[in-house]
Formats: sequence, structure tokens, C-alpha cells
Amino acid sequence: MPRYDYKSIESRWQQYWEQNDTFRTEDCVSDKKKLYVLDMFPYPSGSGLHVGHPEGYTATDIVCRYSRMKGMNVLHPMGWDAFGLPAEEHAVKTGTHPRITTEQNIATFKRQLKMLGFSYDWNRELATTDPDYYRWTQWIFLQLFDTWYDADFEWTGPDGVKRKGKGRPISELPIPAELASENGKPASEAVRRYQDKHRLAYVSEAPVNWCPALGTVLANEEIIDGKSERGGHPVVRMPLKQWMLRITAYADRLANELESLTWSEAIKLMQRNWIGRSVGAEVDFRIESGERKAENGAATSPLSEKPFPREPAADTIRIYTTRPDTLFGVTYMVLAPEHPLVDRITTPEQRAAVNEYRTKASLKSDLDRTDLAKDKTGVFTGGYAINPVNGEKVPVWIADYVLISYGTGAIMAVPAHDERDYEFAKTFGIPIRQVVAPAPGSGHVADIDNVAFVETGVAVNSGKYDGTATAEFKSQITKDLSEAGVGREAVNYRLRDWLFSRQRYWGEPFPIWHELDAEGNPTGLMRTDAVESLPVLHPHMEDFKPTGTPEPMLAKAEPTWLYKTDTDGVKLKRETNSMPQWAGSCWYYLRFCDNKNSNNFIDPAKEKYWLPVDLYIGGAEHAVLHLLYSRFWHKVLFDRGYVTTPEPFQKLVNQGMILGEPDENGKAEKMSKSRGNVINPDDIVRDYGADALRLYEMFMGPLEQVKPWQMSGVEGVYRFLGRVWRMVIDDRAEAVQLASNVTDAEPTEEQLRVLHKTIKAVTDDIDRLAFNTAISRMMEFTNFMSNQEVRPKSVLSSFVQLLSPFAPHIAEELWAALGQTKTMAYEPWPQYDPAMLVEDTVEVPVQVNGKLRSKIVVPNGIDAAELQRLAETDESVRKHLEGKTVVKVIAVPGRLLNFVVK
RNA sequence: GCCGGAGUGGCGAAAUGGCAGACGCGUCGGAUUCAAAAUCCGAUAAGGGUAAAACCUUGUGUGGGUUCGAGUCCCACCUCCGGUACCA
Repeated sequence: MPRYDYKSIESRWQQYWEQNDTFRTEDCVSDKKKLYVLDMFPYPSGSGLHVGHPEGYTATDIVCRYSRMKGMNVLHPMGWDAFGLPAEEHAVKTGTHPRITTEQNIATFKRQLKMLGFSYDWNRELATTDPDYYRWTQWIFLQLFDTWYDADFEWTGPDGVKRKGKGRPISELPIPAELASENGKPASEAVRRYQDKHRLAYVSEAPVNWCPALGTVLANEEIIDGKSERGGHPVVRMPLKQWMLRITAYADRLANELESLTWSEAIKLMQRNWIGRSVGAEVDFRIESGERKAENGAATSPLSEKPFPREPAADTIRIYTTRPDTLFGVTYMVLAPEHPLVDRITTPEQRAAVNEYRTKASLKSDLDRTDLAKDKTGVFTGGYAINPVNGEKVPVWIADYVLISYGTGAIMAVPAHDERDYEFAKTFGIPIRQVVAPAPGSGHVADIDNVAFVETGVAVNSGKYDGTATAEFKSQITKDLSEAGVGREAVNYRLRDWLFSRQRYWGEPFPIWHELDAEGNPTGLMRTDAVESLPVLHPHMEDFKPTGTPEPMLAKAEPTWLYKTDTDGVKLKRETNSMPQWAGSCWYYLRFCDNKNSNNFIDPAKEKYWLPVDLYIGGAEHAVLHLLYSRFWHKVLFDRGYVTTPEPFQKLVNQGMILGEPDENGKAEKMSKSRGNVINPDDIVRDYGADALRLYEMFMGPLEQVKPWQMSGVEGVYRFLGRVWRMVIDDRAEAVQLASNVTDAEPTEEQLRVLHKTIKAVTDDIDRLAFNTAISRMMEFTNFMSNQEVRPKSVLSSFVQLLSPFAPHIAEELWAALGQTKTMAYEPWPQYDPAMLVEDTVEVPVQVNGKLRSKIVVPNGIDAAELQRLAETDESVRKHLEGKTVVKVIAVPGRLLNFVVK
């Protein structure tokens, strides 16, 4: 084998690792430091691996191989996020069961990953579609179902941190006396309904996004520009009973506990923005019944002493505002079209117009709402409400620019100081009253006739509050409103509860039954499957065509799956929704620690040993949703005592996307089938080998950066591997044997210095995930050593070790050629000797007034004065100093000398 | 609109405030070869200068600033990429 024959080398070593189970990982090894390095597991699509996948996977593999050599116990698993629509759509077309398709796709992915030589412990492989896995996904759902959030509960977790707010067992939910006393039975129907309202997993009937083409509802975040994220199909809004997860209960903790994580500030910010916490006030506006006049006492004493009611009274509109300081500028109010008070407040004359508007709004998809964003629409209800701060009678409108799902679904409109209200007021001729003036010296200008003034400033036209600065006014009026019982401070989140059900076959079934009455109608009461009976398997089905209605696919299952009678004689119908694809990926990192446990979702000792994940690498497309959902589940499990860390992923890195090859204009675009610029890893491995692919993906540029693919770059690293090969191996011999000048000779001082510099550079670069520069340093080493007449084996051996995390196949082959008999996967990582790095002389740049004028070679370690003396003898320096006065000399010994002259 | 990130040779890119362009690609020249492939050696920011060197000037999106010294720090702006979008 004279030439570098990657084909035979790679397949041989892959076989070796597999046969020797080289990368099997033991749990709870006490004498080694643990390191949990995780890739975002892929969805095994039908099109196979993409060159984007191995980018992150190679990065983690380098860290893992390096860390093993550093003596750590490394967990590096891989699995499959295997539920999802494509396999089901394939089933609709061909009748092939989604499980078959999924298994085939997994087989392809696994073959492709193995071909790249990643050091996964395949014993820990899992797929979210394995009944053994989703058994525990269902179990976690039952924990969510069994948990309510006690926002005021103060406690100290196993991490020793004091927190306020905890997810607690539903059995610990305090039951209001009037419910509990009913029949004296703790499990009375009223109590059960009360509990159901407080669970973290609950059923809600709300307008949802129904996508007829996909045959499922979608979460808001799965819709882009009013179309489904997957496939770009239209989406309509309709009310449906759906499972929701109360992620909003954890909003504050999800935002605050980001702080302790080693994630990029950009990603943390994205999550914070997604959560979108805002602080303001809720204020009650009493509805003006119509006959009553504004003078009716209200104007003189608008604020009365009473506590602010938990729920707004029947005759009040509760609004949320972040600018309570603008209450005196309210000239109208708006209810969301879906707001429950609309019927009540609408006058007979306006009823027809209001109903028409509500109907139109309810049919509007998100796309329509977005498209019409510029033109405000709305209808006057004919009703009025009383402004609590000044007793004014304010007209109440409905308009779809107010969302039922945010805040209280109602706003006070202050057109002078809010852009949306301003536009609306201009459209409908509603008065605009300025109540904030620019603060003196702020440089702001208020031009209320032409544009809303949204900055802070000082109050005007606000009665006794005139002259108060915005911030102070806010807290003062919030306090005053609160004392008067008409308002309170309130916090709102952009984050909504998580719509957790889908109508598809190929997702986890819910472990839930609905009670039926004698007529077979659901009573609204639910029962859970017993934990021991899990998993709830999918029913047998041959026809995967969507029902065409929002009725879930599973409703077509045979009656034996769908119905049963419980031991107490109550008839039950199974929940027929299924869980979204996010469910399985929410906790897979836990199962990798203990994937075969049939008694528990994870063994507590293994959880304690492995968690948290020390390094998590994946695409930025999951920056918000997957990571937020996952953190939410983890926190619930933490509160319920099943995990001991508050966060799952300590360090997160997002790899940058790999774009297609640039076109003739130098423009690079996203790889996609439609553009025809997809690079298939199979082709690269066939033509250049896995080591070359791995090396190229790391050499392209910084891991986190977006970078274009360039085939000539693959050639480059392939040539490098050839040079490494010939540096060690005699490529003209018949068999693999060392080149004749590779000997047992003692290394020269220079050779040692180059080696130790390389060790230091590569080590430091791996530590900061700067793989591209690490490879550069190895190239420099190779360029140097290839030209050495005598190449000591000891130096080459150390170098091969440095190379091994990056290009493990060729490294193992060379390691063996250098006389070693077993895998180098656990050989100690080379150490550098700082003393070896020091050279006798150094070249120091000399500047005059900051401009480079000369470079002088001086003995290493000389002091500043000596350096200056030597520099002054340099001819070209002298030339530039001539006739000038030296004002100052900056000397950085060993680095630089700068004469400042006049 | 708002929030992030990035702009450096022909291209991918390097550079704890201290020699801009390491390393790789490409290109040009040379060696090897009957020839080619493969391989090896050398040159390669731009402009000026020289027989050749030396040397000089200008250069990290644009304009300012801080500093002995700025690709790097600060301010303003331009362009591209990503996220988000009636969230009161």
C-alpha cells in the first residue's frame, strides 16, 4: 500500500473500533472527571445526511477524542428525533407504515455517521419512536399533568439555591373551602375540575391554527408569515379543544436562570425576547351603563377605597398597560374582537356592525392579520367606560390590533403616545390628547399633530401629576390605583402557553382517558393511564389519509383501542390527539445516560453523575424553541425532585450554516434541493475519505460562522493528509512501512521546539473550539518536518496524537506504523514543556512614531534599556531618528520598540 | 421598524491594543517526466522605485475620536446576514 489509501484505512479502523467496542462508556466512574458532550440529534429524513450535520458532529467528536486522551470519562451518544410528519405523509402516499420508513431512514443515517468515524457509544442509541423511549415521554407528560405551579412557594433546591415558585404535586393544591366541603369527599367532581384548571398540562378551548393541508393544528411558532413552517401551507384559525402546557408559569425562571449558563449573549437575548417580560399595571375601567352621566359622582371622587379584585367584576373592563402614566391621555378603549365583554357592552344600534366585524376577524388567518397590519380596522361598540383617574366617559371599540391572547385582551388607547393607537385614532377621527412632554434637555421633540410621541418625559394635562417624570409617575400612579382598588402592578409575557397537541398518527399518544356519560358524551373529566401500563402504543392502522377535519387521525382507530370501561363501571374514551415532535427532543439528553432502564426514566445516580450536559452543539435554528421547551421540562422535573440540576445544558455552541458553493458572482446561497447545490457527504467520503471531510469542515472557518462550501478546499486538506502520510510512510514501498529517514534518532533542539509549540497551539485551540487554526498549526508542523532529513519517531508519534481527534483513521494507521499495537484513543495527550518554547534570539520590530522602520534580532530576555541601545545602532532606525528629538520610548521587551520623536 | 452578528488580498480565512494578511485555495514561474497525472521548490495586497535589491507610500466597509501605537476600543453612518414583528 504505497499511497495514502483512505478507503482501506478508514474501513479497517472503523471495524476495529466496533469490534473492540472502543468507545463504550462506563457510568459513574469515580476516579475520572466526567464530560457529557452532546450533539443535537437529527431528524432522520429520507434524503439522508447533509454536509451541515457533520460540522457540529465533527466538532464534538474532536472534543471527545481529545478529552478521553486527557483522561476524562466522556459521554458522547447519538440518537434519532424520529417522530414527525414526513414519514406519515409518505404513508399517505404509499401506504408504507411510518415505522418502516422511519427505520429505513435511521439505517441510512446510521450508516453515514459510522462512515465518518465518530466515536459515539452506540450502545446508548435511542429513537424517540421506540416504545421503550416514548413510554417515558408519556410518563413525563403524566408528571406535568400531576403538577401545579405554586408561584409563592419558597424553597431551596438540591443545587442549594433559594427560589420562589415551585411545581408541586396536584394533591398539594389547596382546595377552596366551598369546594372541599362538598359532600366531604376530597375527589368530588368540583374538586377534580378545580385541580384540572391548575395542572401544568391542561385542556383549553381556544382559537388555534388549523392547517388543512397538514391535517393538524400548529403552534404559533410553527407558522411563518401566516403559512405553515413545513410546506408553506395556508393556516386558518378555529376554536378547538387542545392540550396546553403551562410554560408561562416558568417564564421568570426561564429568563432569569439563563444567567448562569455559558451560552452566547445573542442566544440568551433571543430567549429573553421570546419570553418578552414586561412590567406595567392592570387597571379596571367600569362600564358606563348608558343612562348614567359622567357627572354622576364619578368625576368628583373617581377613586374609592377597596381592594383590587382578583378577577375583574362583571361590569368592568380590565386593561393592561406598560404606561400607566398616560392614563390621562386615554381617549378610547379597545377590546379584542374575541373579548367576552363585547356582547355585554355593545348597544343595539351597533350590534349588527360589531357582529359582522367579529365574524370577519374570527375567519382571518394570521396571514390576513399581518397583511392588513398597516391599515387599522375596528368598530365602535356604542358602549362607554369610565376612566378611573378622572371620571371621563371613554368610548369602547373593538379592533383586531388588540390580541385576546396577550395581557387582558383589552387596552386603554392613548393615541398621543402609542403609534398603533395614533394610527387608529387618525383613521377614525378620535381625539388625540398629549399628556407627556419631552423632558427638558432630552433633545426629544413632541410633534403630536404628525406623529405619536412614545418617549418618556414629564407629565402634562394630568391633573395633580403634572410635571412628574415618566418613571416616577408610573410607580406613583400604580401605587395610587392600587390603594384605590382599581389597579395593581402586573407583569406580562409575550410567551404563551405551549400548544401541545397535534392531530397526527406519528406522534406519542397521550396516556389520558376521557370519562363518558350514559349517552356516550364526554363529561369533561379525565383519568390517566397507570404508570405501569405505559407505553400507550399506537393503534393498528392501514389507512393514513388525514380525516380532512380537525378530528385527529387516532379517532379512526378500532374501538378496542379507543374505548374501555374502568373498574368502577365508568365508560372511557381515549384521548386521540398526539404529542408534537418537540416532546421527544425535550428530554433525550437524560435518557442517553441510562437508555436501557426499564424501571425508571433515568437512574438517579446516573443523573447525578452525568448531568448537566457540559457541551451542547447544534444549529441556531433551535436557539429558541427546542432549548426553551427542553429547559421548561427540565425545571418541572427539577421541582418534582427527579433531576438535581436546574438547567440541562451548561455550555451551548451554535455551529454556523454551511452554504452552497459560490456562483460566478461570488454569491453563496443556502443549500437546497431546489437550488441543486446540495453536497452529499457520501460523495466526499468516496472521493477524498472521511478524514478529509472532517478536516475540511473544521478548516473552513470558525465553527460558529456561516461559510460557503468550496470543493477546492477539500482538495487542500486532502493534499495535507497525503503530506502527513509521506512524512511518515515510504510511499514507494510495497507494504506500509516507515520512510527510511524516520528513525529512533534523538530529536534536534529545533525539532523539539517546533513540536512543543505545535502541542501548545493545538491544545489551546481545541480548548477554545478554534479547530481551523489548530489545523493550520499542524500544517505548519508538517511543512517543517517533511523537510527534515532525519525525522525522529518520538516527534512524529506526538504529532500523530495531536492529529488523531481531527483525522482519527489516518492517525491510528500511522500510530500503528510507528510501532504501537493498540488504539491510541486512550493514549495520554502530549504535554508541552514551556522551557522548550523559548528561543535564543527573537526578532523585535522597531517603530518610529508608530511606523515600522526596522526589525532587529536580539538575544531573548534582554531588558528595555538594552533593547533600545541595540535598536539605536540599527542603521535604518538611525536614519529615521536623525535630526529629531526622541520624546518618549515605548519598549515591550520581546515584543516591540517604539520611538516617539518630534 | 426593533434586536443581534458580520464587513480584512482574486477566494476561504489568521491576528491577548504592538510586524496586517499565518494556514489553505487559486494564479504565475521552476524542478521531476518522453509526455501527463501525482509530487516537490519559489513568487504572489496595491502603487511607486530599482538592472536586481534596498527603500518609499497607501491599505482591514465609510467618516470622526481615544492612544506612543487601532483590524481590534469609543461615536456616527453604509451594506450584507440572522432573529422578530400590531405583545399595549
